[in-house]
Amino acid sequence: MTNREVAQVLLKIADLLEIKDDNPFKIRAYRNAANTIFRLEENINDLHRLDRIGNIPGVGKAVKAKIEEMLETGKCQFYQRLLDEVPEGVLQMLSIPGVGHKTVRTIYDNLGIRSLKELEKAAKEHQIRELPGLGRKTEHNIIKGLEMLAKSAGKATLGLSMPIAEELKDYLLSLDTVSHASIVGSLRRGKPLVGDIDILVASDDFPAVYNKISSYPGIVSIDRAQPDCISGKLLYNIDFEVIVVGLDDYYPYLLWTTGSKAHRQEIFQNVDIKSLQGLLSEEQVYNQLGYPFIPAELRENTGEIEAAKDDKLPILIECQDLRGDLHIHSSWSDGAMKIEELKAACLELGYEYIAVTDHSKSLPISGGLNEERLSAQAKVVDALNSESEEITILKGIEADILKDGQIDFDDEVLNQLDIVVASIHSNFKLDKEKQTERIIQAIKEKNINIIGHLTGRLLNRRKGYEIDIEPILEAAEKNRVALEINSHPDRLDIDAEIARQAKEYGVKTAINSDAHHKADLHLIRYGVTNARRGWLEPEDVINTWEKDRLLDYLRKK
DNA sequence: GCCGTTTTCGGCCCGACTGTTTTCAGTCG
Repeated sequence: MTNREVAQVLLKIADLLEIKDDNPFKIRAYRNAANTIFRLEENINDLHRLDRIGNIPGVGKAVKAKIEEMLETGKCQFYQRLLDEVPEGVLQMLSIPGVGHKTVRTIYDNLGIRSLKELEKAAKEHQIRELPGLGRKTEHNIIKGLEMLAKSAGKATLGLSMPIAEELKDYLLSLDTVSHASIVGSLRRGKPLVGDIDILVASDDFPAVYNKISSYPGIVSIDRAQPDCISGKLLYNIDFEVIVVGLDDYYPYLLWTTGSKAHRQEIFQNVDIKSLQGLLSEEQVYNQLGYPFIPAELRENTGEIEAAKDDKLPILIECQDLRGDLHIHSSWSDGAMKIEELKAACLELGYEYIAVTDHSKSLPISGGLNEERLSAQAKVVDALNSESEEITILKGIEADILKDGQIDFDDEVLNQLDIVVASIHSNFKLDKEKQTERIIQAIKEKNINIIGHLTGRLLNRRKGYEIDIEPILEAAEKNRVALEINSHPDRLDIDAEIARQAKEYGVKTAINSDAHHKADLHLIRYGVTNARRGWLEPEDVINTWEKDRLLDYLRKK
């Protein structure tokens, strides 16, 4: 089992214990262990071989025994026993927004419902509103939540599917008879949610490719095998398709399979793909078709073909353009690492500056900073900055935007900081007008530099709050406030569409990791992908700028 | 269930909002 799989089982154990109303601290212990393992740099199987599972922070005797059992047998009896008591379908009910373990318990105990399908039926038959403590609103909320889940059913985030796809691609490339391999489809275009993993390989030896895939440890099943295509399921129930072509066909098919369908139809109009055989790069294929190379992230037929014809394609931002990360949490709030550890990790990434932006006092659960702790933290940052000049740590905060658009710190406090990210963490359900007004109010605040995760969406879990984007962009432009592209794969907020709109309005963006652990810093690659899908160039993104220019921008108002 | 110790038990992340109630339980960040 992989680190991720072990972590997943521990998380499910925590959920099951919660539904059983077990000791909350025990539940948290399982979640803590899961999070640590999820972010572990070492392979957990290697640790097991060295008998070092017990050294993992948060893993004591009980969890250690369960992990070892999983690694040795692939199973966990404790988990299986819990599943006998609370079926998987009941566990899935927890993913409905607003439905927690108590509600799940009430539904399961009173109606004996064991699956989402049965739940939908019961809700539509108005059985939910009759249950103790539940009512019409909860019933409505369940129906809406189930609709949302159905929509994203079977779709995996970029952050989950990309590493799995990269591993499979590299595995295939290790075969002598495979000369080229590439991730294709919506994953290569960088869509935040993908239905499957598609990989194109060049090989004349289909049986060898088939054998190689069937012995891949990450394969759950192979459902179909034709002379040019093998498909089935990978870990986490993700569908995969490996498309096999001869070397001569590789580059035309790279274009064809990367899509999107609309882009492909436009590009390949009246062209027989066989006439493109033998070309040696994707660029050559595009050129042959009369276009310059079009980056994969743009291939959605949303203007890129016209832009290509007019030679007006953007020079898209790349990871190496980033000079820093402007939204990072440390152990001063809910981050896992000390500022000096984060500094060291960011130095390794080659950053010139970073901003420590811990939560503020309105978020007490995260250990949010009050005025005193903020000023104590500033002293620590000053000391670290005076130690070396290789990297500059900016003093910042992720302040809360209160219900009325006010910020939860006074101007004199915010004035002391180099950078202020302002985010919403409460009152998600304000109506569109009030929510929009609230954000605009925050944008107008003197010391605000960046609005964090503007829409609050959580992919596969929660829609963003209701906002009217145009007046927000107008206000941001007028007040020199940047919008964050939050790189966490569950967020990717703002999305590519808004990013592109922001650019049209002259609004700058900041691509941030929102890291809570040094292992999260690399998630910024997904933010860059998202920015590329939004047609952004380095100039549009303030953390590609040189330090002095950035500081000047942040000082402003 | 984990951790740490003035070592084997006591502490561990809290407060606001929502929907159900009619004073509070449940959910969320």
